[in-house]
Amino acid sequence: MDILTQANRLEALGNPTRLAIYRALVRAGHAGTPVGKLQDAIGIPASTLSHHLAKLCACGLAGQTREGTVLRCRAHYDVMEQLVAFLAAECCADATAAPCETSACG
Amino acid sequence: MDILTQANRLEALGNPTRLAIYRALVRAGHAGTPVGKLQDAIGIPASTLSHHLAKLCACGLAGQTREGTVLRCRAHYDVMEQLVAFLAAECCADATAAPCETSACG
DNA sequence: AAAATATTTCGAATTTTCTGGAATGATAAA
DNA sequence: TTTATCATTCCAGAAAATTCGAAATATTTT
Repeated sequence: MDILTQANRLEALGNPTRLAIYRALVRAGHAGTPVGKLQDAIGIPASTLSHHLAKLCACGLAGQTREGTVLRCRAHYDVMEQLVAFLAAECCADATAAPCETSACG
Repeated sequence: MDILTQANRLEALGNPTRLAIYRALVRAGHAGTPVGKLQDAIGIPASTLSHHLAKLCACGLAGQTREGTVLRCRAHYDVMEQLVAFLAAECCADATAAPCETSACG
């Protein structure tokens, strides 16, 4: 439940291109999708896509497994669910965690 | 439900300092908190804080109302709930919206 | 081992973000 | 109207993100 970890994930999804990539992974379901097909779908240069995928993987939101010459990418749903749970628990109206202790709550 | 709008909000929360600011706003509840108290709580220069608050307000996640010389800041819970709903609906395992239409789903 | 395919890493330019001191603007009190 | 307080805007430097062609790496096929 590290805040910096969650911030890193939010930042990863905050880039419109990466959000599009991540959504394509989600639509691909548990089977995932090869990098090449992602490239066709999103329409950006391979090197750019690779950088974005690296960021999504580094923050835990996605993973890759090699299948021959192809790299299959998958969304890590459990990590996204963690993130959503974090937002719901600590950033919404009825936030229960991290109760007010500072002078900022006056 | 504009994707760019949601990406903008995710980006806003993706900065650790801004996430801390936003969480302080949430902890302050519906009453909100003045900029000055936020500054005491977070411990950053006024101009830096002001920039971050401006970004949170610009993307809709927060708002400000003047009370005399004081500016009171509040989290916009409905906007955050929209964002969480977006993530749950389009970025999680059982995503129903935006069904697979592209070649990226093979 | 050479060729073909898939993808990453390198290198470098461009753009954007982040930061904070100084100046300015807004409001209230004396 | 002067003074004081609160907060933003201006300005500019430093750091980081974004982009993508070219070169390199990984794997399979012939």
